[in-house]
Amino acid sequence: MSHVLGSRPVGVRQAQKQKTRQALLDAALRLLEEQSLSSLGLREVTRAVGVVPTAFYRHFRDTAELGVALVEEALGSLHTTLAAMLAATGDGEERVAGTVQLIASYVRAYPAHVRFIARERHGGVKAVREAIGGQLALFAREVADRFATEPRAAGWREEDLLMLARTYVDHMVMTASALLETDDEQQVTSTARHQLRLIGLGRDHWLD
Amino acid sequence: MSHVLGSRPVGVRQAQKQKTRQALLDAALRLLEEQSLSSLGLREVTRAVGVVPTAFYRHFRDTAELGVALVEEALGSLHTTLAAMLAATGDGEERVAGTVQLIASYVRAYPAHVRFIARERHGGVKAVREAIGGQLALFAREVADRFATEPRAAGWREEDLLMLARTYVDHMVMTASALLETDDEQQVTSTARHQLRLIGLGRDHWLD
DNA sequence: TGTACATCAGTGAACGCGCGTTCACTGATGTAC
DNA sequence: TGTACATCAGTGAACGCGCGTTCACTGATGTAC
Repeated sequence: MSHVLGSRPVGVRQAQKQKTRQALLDAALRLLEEQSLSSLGLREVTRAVGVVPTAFYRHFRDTAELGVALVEEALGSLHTTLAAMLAATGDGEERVAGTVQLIASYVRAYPAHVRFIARERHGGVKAVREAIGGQLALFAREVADRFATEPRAAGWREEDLLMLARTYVDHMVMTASALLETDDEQQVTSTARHQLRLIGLGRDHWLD
Repeated sequence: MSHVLGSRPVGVRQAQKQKTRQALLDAALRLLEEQSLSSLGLREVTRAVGVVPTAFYRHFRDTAELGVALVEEALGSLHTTLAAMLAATGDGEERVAGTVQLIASYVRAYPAHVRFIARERHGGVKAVREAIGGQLALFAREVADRFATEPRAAGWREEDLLMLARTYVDHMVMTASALLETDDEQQVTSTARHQLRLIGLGRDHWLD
């Protein structure tokens, strides 16, 4: 009998299973850089990992279920970054620049995750689209709640704060995927900064 | 010998070929409502049309080439709508509402085209991503050029006008795909109107 | 601690199926005279 | 206008291949006593 303090793997067997599962997720994410989830084959993934095709079923019912797990992995790792980004969000020039830099470094750190989210947000697999949409709605809620605590939000209607938050979240996703596709990072970050400034100005005069 | 005034089909044979080609495009567009281009099969498409698989090669090298043709079809039909939308773009409440209504009616008129563009904009087929990106960049240019002729643009830098135009184009695409996915059209159009108002306010104070 | 049994992650063979692509073809349409 | 030949959109058979899924299995890990 083993007593491990860590919560997840309660034994050697479970630990090994987790490891294989993670290897499947990693391999899938890599393969998805050049194709969509709806054309990802179960055999491709297991081949890349080096296990037999049927081993796949010990972890996921099908590739759609694996996709949903990838959404959680990708947007879970974003929650921590989001907190930092929120602390920096504002419309002072240097805060705007800081926000865009945070987005850029997130894209550099997790390019495959970002690509996956951008690609499957409107992709061909319904369960995955819904998982992403749900997560992004949660992000917007978080941002709106944060805004509500700030003095600048005085006089704002609840639903307008949520609209504003959605605008920021959408802008973040758009900028992230633009960074992935461009070979001119300066141009994209510059546009992103100007767009944030535009939104910030609108925000300042919302109650006029 | 036949003398037809219309420019495209110069004979019965060419006309029939065009008809088959269009049938392939239509069938593909329908099939792509439930999957991505990278998983669309050539046999699926020909089966839906009722021709033999090899007939496909008379029109397209592969499904990626068909995808590029679909981009032209989808965004070609948008150019006319865009002109109307530009005439209505502004930040007066009723102009904003008019713009959003134009987007909504475009989505109702061509839902499959809109879905295709949203899905493949970041999809798994490079040639198609590039075709869509190129078309959207062209739209942004058109919008920027139009803005440049308006008195409101006085004092704006060329590149800031392009940034503004890009913001409007991105917002249009985002709203269109949100309309496709929601079952609460009122909520989406309301958010879109508020976002346009936000952008309009930022625009008004850009030079402050 | 040692033993006997249960669990279950990963194996390996087998299946039927639809895929993309090749090739030689057919017959209606187009062209030359 | 009529005839003889060329073109070429769509046909139909055939191919090798990788797919998802089934099933009975093995052997290391876990559990009970």
